[in-house]
This record gives sequence, C-alpha cells and structure tokens, in this order.
Amino acid sequence: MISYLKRVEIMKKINKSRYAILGLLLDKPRSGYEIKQFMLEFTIHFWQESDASIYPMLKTLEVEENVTSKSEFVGRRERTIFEITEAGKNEFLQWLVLPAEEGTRRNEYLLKLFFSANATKEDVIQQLQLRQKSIEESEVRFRNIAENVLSKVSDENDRKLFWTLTLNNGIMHVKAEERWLADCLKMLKK
Amino acid sequence: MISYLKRVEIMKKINKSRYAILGLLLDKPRSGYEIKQFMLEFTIHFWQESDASIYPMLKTLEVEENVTSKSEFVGRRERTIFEITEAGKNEFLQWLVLPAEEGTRRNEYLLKLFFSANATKEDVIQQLQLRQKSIEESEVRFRNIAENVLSKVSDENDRKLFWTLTLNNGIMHVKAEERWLADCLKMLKK
DNA sequence: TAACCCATGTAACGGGTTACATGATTTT
DNA sequence: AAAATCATGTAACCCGTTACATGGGTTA
Repeated sequence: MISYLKRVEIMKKINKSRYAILGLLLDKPRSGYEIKQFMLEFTIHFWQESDASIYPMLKTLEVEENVTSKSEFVGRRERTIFEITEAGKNEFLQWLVLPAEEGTRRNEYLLKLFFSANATKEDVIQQLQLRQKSIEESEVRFRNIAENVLSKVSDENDRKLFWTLTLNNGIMHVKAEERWLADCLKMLKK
Repeated sequence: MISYLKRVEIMKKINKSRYAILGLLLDKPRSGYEIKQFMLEFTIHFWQESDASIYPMLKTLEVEENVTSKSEFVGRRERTIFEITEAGKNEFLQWLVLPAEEGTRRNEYLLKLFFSANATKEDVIQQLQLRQKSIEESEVRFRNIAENVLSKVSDENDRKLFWTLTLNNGIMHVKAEERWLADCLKMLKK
C-alpha cells in the first residue's frame, strides 16, 4: 500500500498505465477486457495498453487498495469487475492536475525521410505514398468514431465534450500530415 | 558479428538506434558526442538518443564490423571518431527502403484531457495554456533551425532538401496543434 | 581558480511488448 | 463441428532512461 508514494519520491519516472486504467474505472466499473476494448475504440490514437500491462496493473492496484474486484456473470460467462476506491480516486485526481510530461518523440518514418538523400527518388516516393495510405486509414477510423461511436455516448458532465476534443486533435493532425505529404510530393517531382 | 541477422529472425522488434547512428555516420565520420549534439540540433522533434544508448551502440556496431573507430585530436582533446564500413552501409540501406513501422502513440496530455470531466474548468484551462506555452517554444525552436542552422548546410545531393522536409513536418504539426488549442479554449469558454 | 563544457562510459531499474498458454462460450 | 471471440494471465526479453562516475580542457 505504502510503497507507491515512496516510489514517486525516489524514481521520478513512474508508470502511467495506472492512471489510464484508474480514469476508466472512475467513469464506471469495468473488467480488464472491457478496458482493453474501450481503449481500442476511443483512445487508440493517443493511448494504448497491451494485455500484459492491464491485467498485472489491475492486480497491483488492488493490492494498493486503489481498486476492489468482484466476480460477475454476463450470461454464463464469468469476469472480474474492478471498481475504483476513494483512495484510487484521490490518486487519480492528484495526477490529473499535474502538468503533463512530454514523452519521447520517435518517428521512424521521419527518420527515414531525413536520410533519404541515400535512397532513389522512386523509393522515397513509394515511402511517401505508403504513408499517405496509412494516414487515410487513420482518417477513416476517426470519421467512424465521430459518426458511430461518439454519437451514442451520453453527455453527462461534459464527458462527451472532452472525448470529442481529443478526437478533434487526431483529426487536425491527420489533416496537417496530409497537407505536408502533398507538399513533399510536389517538391520531389520538380 | 553473426548474431544480428539471427536476432532479426527471432525477435521481430529490433533496436532502431543503430539506424539513426549509422545514417549519421554515412553522412560523415563522427564521434559519439558529435552524434548526440547533432541530434539535439536537427532531429530533436522526431528522434532522440541518450548517451546511454549511443556509446554502447557504437561499441556494438564496431564488434559487428559495421563501423570502425580511430582516435583523433581536436586541439589537445582526444576523441574517438567512428566511420561506417561497407557492411554498415549495406545494413543501413536495407533498412532505409523498408516500410516504416509506427511507434506506440502515447500522449499524456491528451490522456488528461480525455479525463477532464473530473477536473474543474480552471484546471483544464490552465493545462491548455501550459500546452500553448510548450507549443510556442517548439515553434521558436523550429524557426531557429530554419534560420540559423539549416541555412548553413550545403545542399549536396538533396541532403538539405530532406532535412527541410522533416523540419516542415514539425512546423505543420505545431501549427495544427495551435489551431486546435485555440478551438478548445473557445469551446470551453462557452 | 572556479565554473563550465567536452567526452566517454556503466549500473540499475522500470517500461512495455511479443509470444505463449489456457479454456470456456458463442456463433456460423 | 469448427471458427471466432471472450477472458485472463505469465515468462522472457529487449528498450531506454536516470543517475552516477570520471577526468581533462577551456573560459571568465
């Protein structure tokens, strides 16, 4: 229980998976599997966790008494539902108002482009087109979230507003990338 | 020497620091320290390496015979200069034409915003303004690269062109982020 | 002569993913 | 009856950073 605050003092760099998970549990009780699914639908463009992070972290949070668990049946299927405690809520809220830290920026695509004086023009153009395709896919995914997913979310206490804002962020950056790609292709074909 | 290709088969996810370093050495021979400095100036917005990656990786690359090293004096100061070998060049070029992999997207700032229904309006606005400040700093940094750094680079074989394109990418995204932040503040103040 | 770069490195630690494993239930 | 999905988990492994350490050279 105690060890967490101690870790913060000593280490500086702490695991943020915990906050992503606590935040979703503050919205409502969920199973590990539901957390995974939710992230795939809503937060994929700015936050993701793998199974191998979620399940162990839920156990850790339970030991720390930040969440409690209970067994529940959906039809005949059993699953473990986790609920946030007051302690967990407090820890989450403390994190929420802290200034966000910037993560390491690593973009392999730009790294390749940076070195592309060593490639043929054809190879560079092919890479750019691959990138265009992957960006288009993101755009489709975003439109899908906007039309099919977010439209079904109820707007208690501005929750939907903030979900929309993060989605908009993704859309803006995708559009910026598209414009930039078009510019690049224009310059290369000269 | 051998082990590298074997690792690729088995593991799938391999270290990309090697390519960033090989790419810079293909440009010209450099010391570890110069590699670090160069990245801080030119690639900071899409690629970074810490000392604790660069120096050990240079040693690994030397064992693999992808680079060779020699001692050099700058004034009285000694440093180890690394030069890429034909083998190293080949490995780099093979990577260069491969499709770029997308890294994990993790943006703590957006994660907080996503959960901001649990914060006060004042806290949210403060976070947005912090973000604005950090984005402005990026913009200044980019302008500095464009005006003071890139202007001094000679344009052998399109090198400068590609360096400019990656810089433009940063600029486009910074502008997109600024517009989005302005939109957010507008929506929140309603 | 103190402060600050230059220059190179290592140990320790936590982070996070892939791959593997299991078994039940529902759908086709 | 097979395939897909639900649901949960572990082991192994690499990744990458922080913190620490060292010592010489240069500048104010």
